[in-house]
Amino acid sequence: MKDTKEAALVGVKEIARRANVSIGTVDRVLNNRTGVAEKTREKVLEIIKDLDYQPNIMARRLASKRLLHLAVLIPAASGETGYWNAPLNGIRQAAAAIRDFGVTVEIYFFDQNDKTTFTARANEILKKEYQGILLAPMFEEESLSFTKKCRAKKIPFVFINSDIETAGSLSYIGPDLYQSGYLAAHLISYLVREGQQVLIVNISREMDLHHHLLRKEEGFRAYYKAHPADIQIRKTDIRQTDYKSVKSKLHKALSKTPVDIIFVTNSRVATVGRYLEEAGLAHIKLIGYDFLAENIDYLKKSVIDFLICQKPQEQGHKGIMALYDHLTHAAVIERQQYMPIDIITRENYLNYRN
Amino acid sequence: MKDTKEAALVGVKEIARRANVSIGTVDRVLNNRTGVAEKTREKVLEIIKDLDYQPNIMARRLASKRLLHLAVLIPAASGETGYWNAPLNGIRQAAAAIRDFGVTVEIYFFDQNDKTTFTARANEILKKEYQGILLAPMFEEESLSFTKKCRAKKIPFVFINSDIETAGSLSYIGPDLYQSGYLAAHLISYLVREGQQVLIVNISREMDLHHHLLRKEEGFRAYYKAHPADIQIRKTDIRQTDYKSVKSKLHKALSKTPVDIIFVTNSRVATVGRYLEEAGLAHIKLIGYDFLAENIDYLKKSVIDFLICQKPQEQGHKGIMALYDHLTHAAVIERQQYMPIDIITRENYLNYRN
DNA sequence: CTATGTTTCGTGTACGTACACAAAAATAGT
DNA sequence: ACTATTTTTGTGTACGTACACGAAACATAG
Repeated sequence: MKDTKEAALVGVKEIARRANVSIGTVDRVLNNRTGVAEKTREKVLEIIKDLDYQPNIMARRLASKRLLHLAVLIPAASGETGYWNAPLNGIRQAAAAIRDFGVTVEIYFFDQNDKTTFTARANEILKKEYQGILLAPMFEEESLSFTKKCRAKKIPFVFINSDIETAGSLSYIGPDLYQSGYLAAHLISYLVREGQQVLIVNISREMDLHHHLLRKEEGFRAYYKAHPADIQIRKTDIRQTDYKSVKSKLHKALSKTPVDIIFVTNSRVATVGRYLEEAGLAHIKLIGYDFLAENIDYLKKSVIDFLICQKPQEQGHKGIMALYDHLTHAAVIERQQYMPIDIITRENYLNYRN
Repeated sequence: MKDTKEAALVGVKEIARRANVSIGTVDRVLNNRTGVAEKTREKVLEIIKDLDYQPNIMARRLASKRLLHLAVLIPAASGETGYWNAPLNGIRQAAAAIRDFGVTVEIYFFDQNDKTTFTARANEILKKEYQGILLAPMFEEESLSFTKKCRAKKIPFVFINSDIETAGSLSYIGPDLYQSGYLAAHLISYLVREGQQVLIVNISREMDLHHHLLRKEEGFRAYYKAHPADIQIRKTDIRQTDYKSVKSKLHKALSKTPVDIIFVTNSRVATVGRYLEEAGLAHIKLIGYDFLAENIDYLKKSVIDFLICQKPQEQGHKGIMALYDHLTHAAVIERQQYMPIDIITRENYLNYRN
């Protein structure tokens, strides 16, 4: 019982020989260039099909000096959160993988807290002639303005991390926010006992990022609508991301009524973890987002119970590859590519890969 | 703020020019062939380092007619469980990806329930001249005998799915059994209440596969040794894998004393799920292994609560790639590559990828 | 100093495809 | 029938590397 797959290792030469034409003609047929008699074209095409000919990508790239230039527009990894390092790594990795195929990838960083930098970088990109763009459309209005210009110039673009469905992107690659909130609720349903208190915590400065979090909250609440339970759900919004602000806000929220479980809707969960630890409240169950070093610390210490993570690195990787496949093989790309929703605990984080 | 990485697009020609030698000499240095004066070699090497020269894989493969033949020895996907389809897919995928790089992959299937077929296929492989072998060493004795011959012939081999540490494999790529059992115990600790009953179920026919399951059980018990809890843990071994046998065995086990949670140590969890459903015992929590269609069915129906999965497809993929990287780039391969331990629920299975 | 061997180096061709240019064939115009 | 023009086809060179072969440089012995 063996599984052989003899790939016919023939090239244009063999095709030319069988068709009694020169390789030049075969080449014209293959790349459907003009200047081939209809009869000849048909004969060649038939032989190509007969032989199940697959052009040699190596030789093709070697001989073709056509280059593909891609641009990337993402937030710079800030000191406050290193989240964007992960997608960046994925992007770099993909870029390295297709470098030999004649693809260049240039990365532009904007400041997550400053919309004007987004627009500035976007304009720089438009000035140069890129054939494809990968971007994180954090700011809705600015992103729409930018992508509109891209569409006018017929430059395909791919969204990562967050989506704007109406923008006409080639694809969206990123988390399924609603579903991940739903999952969080399910996990919590296992942690919680009757009559206990759940606190949802949104920590975010920029208003635009906020709807990102709200979407998760929606999913979260939808779960309990579908599975009614005898628990109390409260929530608190924290608009200052520094530790002191978070601390005082949390203190206030927790002193009002006791809380048994906290659900942090983004990667800032470590900040909450720090507070719980310092306040001697580590018995409060904690669940949040993203495989960041600081979060893993608290996971190890059993302050955080679960982390939900959606392969940020792979998002970057897939984003670049989607553009590449589209632009070179004219491949059909799925409009929405949701990443897996990974559950990380202190038992499996060691084996986790972004 | 831009991130440019101008990969010097220079080749041997440029190196030759700068070093005042011919490309032939550069070639000799690059492939450290003999016949180049020490002084010249040093000069060329320095320029190579200076330019951070990266050979063009395309051109290299095109010019080199050297082929790489790999063999794969894995169980055939049986009717009883389609598990091995997943690794097979990964293997095929990897094979397709490196086909253009001059790699052929031939797959040999053996019968999981018949050791002699393993040996027979293994001997076929040894007759041909493969440069690398990927195998699932299901049967310890037979595998050791086979790999000993491989070592004698200096053929590197990689294990997937299960490991034999003493065999001298290039790498092991597969699950961390102990740790996944440990994780299962942790998950169950969230599901269980004080004083409840947990039942461990091992379903397996072949004795050799059994230690596979025992390893998970070890991890499971280790968790409760580290985190003592007021629960009862019992276990039952089922040596007949058909539904009727499982059913009667389970019936007996459950009638003795009530059970609140069942942990099935392999992918046969659907069989248990079917029984629980039919017996009207769906309230019993159920946790088991592997992303198989039949398991997902019961996950959807809330009969199964969690599935643990270790990316079987990726195991196959990485296995082939490990051999490839080792044999072509002389890359250093990690001896043990544990796969992520993924937790699958009805909220995230849709986005899961093996 | 020649003859011979050995080490070191340069040149040419090949891999399979792309593309520019030239050659040939077919068609049109007078 | 003979250009002029267009369509169709063939040939050559290039891409960056591998490798075989032979030339040049150097060393050794007689």
